[in-house]
Amino acid sequence: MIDLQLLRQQPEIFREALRKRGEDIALVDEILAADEARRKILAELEALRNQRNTASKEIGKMKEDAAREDAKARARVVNEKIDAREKEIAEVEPRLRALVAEHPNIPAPDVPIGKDETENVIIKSFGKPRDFDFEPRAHWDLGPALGILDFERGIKLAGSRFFVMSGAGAKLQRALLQWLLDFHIAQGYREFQLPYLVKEDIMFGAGQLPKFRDNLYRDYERDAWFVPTAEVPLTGLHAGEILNAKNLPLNYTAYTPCWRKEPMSAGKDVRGIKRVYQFDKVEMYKYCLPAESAKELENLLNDAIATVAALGFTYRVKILCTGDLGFSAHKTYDIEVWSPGVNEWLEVSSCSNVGDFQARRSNIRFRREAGAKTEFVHTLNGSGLGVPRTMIAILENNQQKDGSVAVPEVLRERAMNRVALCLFRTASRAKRCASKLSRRKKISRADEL
RNA sequence: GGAGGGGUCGCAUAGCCCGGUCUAGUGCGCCCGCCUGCUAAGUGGGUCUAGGGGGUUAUACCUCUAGCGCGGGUUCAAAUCCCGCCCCCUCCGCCA
Repeated sequence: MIDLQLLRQQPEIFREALRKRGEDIALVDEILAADEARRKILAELEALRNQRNTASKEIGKMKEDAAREDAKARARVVNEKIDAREKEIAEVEPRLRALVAEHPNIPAPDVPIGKDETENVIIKSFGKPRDFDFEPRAHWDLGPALGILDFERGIKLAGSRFFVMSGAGAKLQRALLQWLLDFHIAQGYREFQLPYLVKEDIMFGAGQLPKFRDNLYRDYERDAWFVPTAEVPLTGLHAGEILNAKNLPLNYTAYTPCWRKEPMSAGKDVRGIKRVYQFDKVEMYKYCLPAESAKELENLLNDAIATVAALGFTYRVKILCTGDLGFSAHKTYDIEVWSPGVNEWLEVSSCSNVGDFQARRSNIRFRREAGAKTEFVHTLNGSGLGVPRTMIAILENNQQKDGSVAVPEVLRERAMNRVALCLFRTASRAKRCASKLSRRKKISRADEL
């Protein structure tokens, strides 16, 4: 949520923000008009209420019945005026609130201007795509061949864009999740286990509602929404609270499943597990002092980069331009890893400084010292990492000529088991195992444990 | 799901039966000061949030409005009366 008082004083800041994002600046004037209307009515309403309160007190002291009845009659007339004003404000106020809630965050000054994702700027890249002496296969071929990925049954169970993982694949994914969490804990984040459903106001507070209503799964019987990312409950965690400045920054991490309807990408990325309706993700989250958020974004980004580096990926980092910047974001970096099967850069992490945008919506504040005025904290969020896309990159980058996949070094200890070891280990080991397996004609069904 | 109890300004509580004297009292904590030669006691004051208006370079400050779990209703007037809902506690029932 933007600062309405700031908009009132300096509307040009907000027109500039909308212009940079390629959105209609008319929103600013609509807000100003609604705000002015509200304040005008409010002033009249409050004057009338004051009049009534004063009259009521006098009535309370009156002894004489006739005078009392007369005063009551007069008060009733005032009440009629109050009712009329209340009706007016009941119309204007929600409209103003809705308009303000629609306004996106202001991009940071150093966010490059651009119209869409084609104008994002690569600021860093690391590694070179691996050379293959064979044609690398896509995960939608590799996975089923290894017997660890099952699209048909995912569709049978839940429809398109759902999938099933099993055996060594399931175990590898579990190893990945655990490793990511432990990695972030070692980086100084506190792990949380959170509800995967949240109330509507929590969704609003994180900036998901009302704008992304169509993206969200919902329990209509209860006021409950399925989280599209752990960022939502991690924001809601301190909603309405006043934090102690001494405890900032708070560094949190959490695994949650994420549910997204993806109506905007119908027909896009339909194959494989790049874009699915339910996926797993480990998220990092920070609450910090306003002056620290720019620095903390760099810390967050580095913490996320450390994960892709440890997994041995070829990656690059982009800063999103104003046209591609998310609704709630002040500044965002995306981390993309190269994956040779799908032959593209996969966005596995998005790290954003949200500034006070979510803190305002969720009413999360802090005091610099006892008795000081409350101020809004800044919040940041970053994936570390999105699991299906990381799995794609692991499978496709570590594939061997024989169809086996080497498990990344950092996951080996956790992912080890007897059969999976044959499929997922070092190249030489995989080769030996693979030949053994092919003799047993089990290469396509090596998922038993 | 059933029965009962509860939700009040950081914490603990009073106020509710019987509407106005509630500008929500008191204790603790916290802040500022005084006193006492020393982390104790005493003593005076302050101490919620949001919004509007005034005021200021900016604070401070002044003033009004709203808020006693949430939402409605009755009334000139609601913490107080009525209705609906939510949450917590105790007990019972049912079920992983």
